[in-house]
Amino acid sequence: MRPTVHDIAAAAGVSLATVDRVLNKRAGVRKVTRDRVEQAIERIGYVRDVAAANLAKSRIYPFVFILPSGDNSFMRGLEAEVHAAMARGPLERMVISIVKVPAFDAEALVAALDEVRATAPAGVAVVAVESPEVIAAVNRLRADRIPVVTLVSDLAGSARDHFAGVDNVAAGRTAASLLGRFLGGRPGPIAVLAGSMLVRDHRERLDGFRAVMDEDFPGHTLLPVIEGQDDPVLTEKLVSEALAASPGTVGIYSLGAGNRGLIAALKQRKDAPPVCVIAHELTRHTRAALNEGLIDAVLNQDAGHEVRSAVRVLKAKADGAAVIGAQERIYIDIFLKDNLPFDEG
Amino acid sequence: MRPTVHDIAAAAGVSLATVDRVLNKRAGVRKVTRDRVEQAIERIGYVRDVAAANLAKSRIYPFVFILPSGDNSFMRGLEAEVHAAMARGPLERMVISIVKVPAFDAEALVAALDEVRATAPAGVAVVAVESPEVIAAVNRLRADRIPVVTLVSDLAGSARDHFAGVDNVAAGRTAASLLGRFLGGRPGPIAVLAGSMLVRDHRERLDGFRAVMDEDFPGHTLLPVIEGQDDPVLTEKLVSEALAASPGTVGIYSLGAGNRGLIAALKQRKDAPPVCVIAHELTRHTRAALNEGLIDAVLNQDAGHEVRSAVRVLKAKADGAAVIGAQERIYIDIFLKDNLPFDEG
DNA sequence: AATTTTCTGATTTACGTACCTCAAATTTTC
DNA sequence: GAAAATTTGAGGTACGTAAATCAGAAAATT
Repeated sequence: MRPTVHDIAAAAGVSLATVDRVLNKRAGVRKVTRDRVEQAIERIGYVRDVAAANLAKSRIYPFVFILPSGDNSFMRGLEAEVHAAMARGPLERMVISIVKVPAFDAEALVAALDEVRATAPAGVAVVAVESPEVIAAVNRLRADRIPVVTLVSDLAGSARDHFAGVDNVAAGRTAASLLGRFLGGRPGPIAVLAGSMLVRDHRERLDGFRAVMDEDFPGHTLLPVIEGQDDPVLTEKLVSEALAASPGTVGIYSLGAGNRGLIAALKQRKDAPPVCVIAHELTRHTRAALNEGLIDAVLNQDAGHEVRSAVRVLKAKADGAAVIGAQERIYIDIFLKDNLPFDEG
Repeated sequence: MRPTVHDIAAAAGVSLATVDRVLNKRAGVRKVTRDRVEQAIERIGYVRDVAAANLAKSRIYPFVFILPSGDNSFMRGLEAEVHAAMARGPLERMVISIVKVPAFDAEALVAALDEVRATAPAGVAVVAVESPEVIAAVNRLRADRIPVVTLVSDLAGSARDHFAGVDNVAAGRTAASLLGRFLGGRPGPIAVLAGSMLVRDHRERLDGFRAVMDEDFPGHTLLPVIEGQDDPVLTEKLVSEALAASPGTVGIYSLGAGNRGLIAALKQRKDAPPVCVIAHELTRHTRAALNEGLIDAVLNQDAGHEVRSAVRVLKAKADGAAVIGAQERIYIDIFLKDNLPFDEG
């Protein structure tokens, strides 16, 4: 049988009350006694029964997810995953709530963070927008000992506890590598389509992409980055114009959302010479385009994994427990039409 | 506050004992009363507090992992992950043990399964070898209501509860798609290297690979499959011979283990024309080969994910709880030298 | 040495569920 | 309608930990 607090008391020759004081870092224990108890804990290999502890505390964990609003497919999927986590929450004594803020709006995000802070949650997950004010707001949360996890887009220079998202530089590098090899030496310029350079994930993808293109495939020139603001209509227009302006374009890297616009633009030029396309995020639209051959590969971050990881990490941090590093690393999924997972609605 | 058993009792107008009888499916409750209680449960939205229930039961979960012995890197990594899970086990009242059986040996596996069955564990995870006897042995476990999860290699036709592994047909298809596109029309035969056709995962990968090659890249002929038995020495010899016999070979698909032998063979022919190589399983050796450019892409199944998934599913099945489908789907990771994760020893 | 302060022990209650016993009420059977 | 069988109620103990109280012991201060 696993050792219990009683066993610690017996092993250390102290009372249960003292063990409790040590375990829960309560005051009123001399250093020598505390050491004796800690040695006993070590010696008999005690590990606190978290379930029993939480039961006794009748503790609940209020977690808040701060997500961008807007109608981008990926973010909608992310929100659905948070809702799924909400539904499972009670099983683990967690209560998850969602706060929405306009996309790419640092000021609104800061306001939301401060508002959330006032409710003293057990943890916060946030899709970050990069700005010094946001960093400061996150640091205020941390100063209140509230665990913070950045989700999808990281916040460098902040005191966030963890980033639940993919390595976006690697994603960009991978996109370049795939695109370069799929082109197999066919010369011509390459277009890059982004949402906004205000979010770190997009910038990092571009950096990674540029690095590998320059290094391994110097024959291709990169056209100026198209910023579509993750807006399908704007994107379609800009892409069509760009392709018309550079008719020899052989490849496109779409590193943000707004793929609906890209796909629409591609469909309009059916008879033109083929263009190799690498896009991000597997949605209904990119999946269809992949199957039709309009898109050659999709790099995806699994929103479900990210949300579940964020929840696990928040819980662990709130409990002061350890996180399993390897479990919380989110890999970039590469989908070709040959390894698409079955759709589940 | 969450409703408790007391609330059910009050809502249904029965005693706590009756609620308990209904909840734990004990005999001695009239149908009408049972219905009343179940309706009350539904109405007030009661969910059993699993932590408290397990505490009360002081239940522990003895799980057994049956793994192949031998010195194949992937299986060693898998075993290490099981050990990691063992170490974390006590936190969730799980006791995990490992049973090793010779690789590719159906008879030994059946013996092991029956021996394990005699110990009445709360769940069994097994790397399956396909044979009717193994299926029967697994079904005996299931007949004893012991949850069974197949790990890495599935067992079609058996009553196993779940398969914790990747879609190997998709893996083979993906390999073909990548290889075909990386070759970019360069003609020539393609060699396939397998471990043994006795395990389902290898056969499925080959099937998927063949299908896409035939369909999308009919220009390439497939050389006869080399069966290296996951043995580095044998593999090196066979691969060298095959390459010497077909000097025009442009691609190699290594769908099993034994990559050390393959890499050794590739190194020996440094000056020969380049061969595009797709291999399976990211190990120290394949990682190095990827970085050196000897291998072009590695398809990987994350052993850590598989083990953790198997554990979660076994626990859920033992508890009679639901599993989160999307969480338990194991994706194939595609690694190029550009998206290699940091090594952690 | 007396007093104050700090530390420690003993004991109790609570968390939500499981499981047991025994008696009482109800239903079924003849 | 009585006896038998079944169903229900009431109450308790247990699981391992948290948190509290209060008394007593030890240490520090005067």
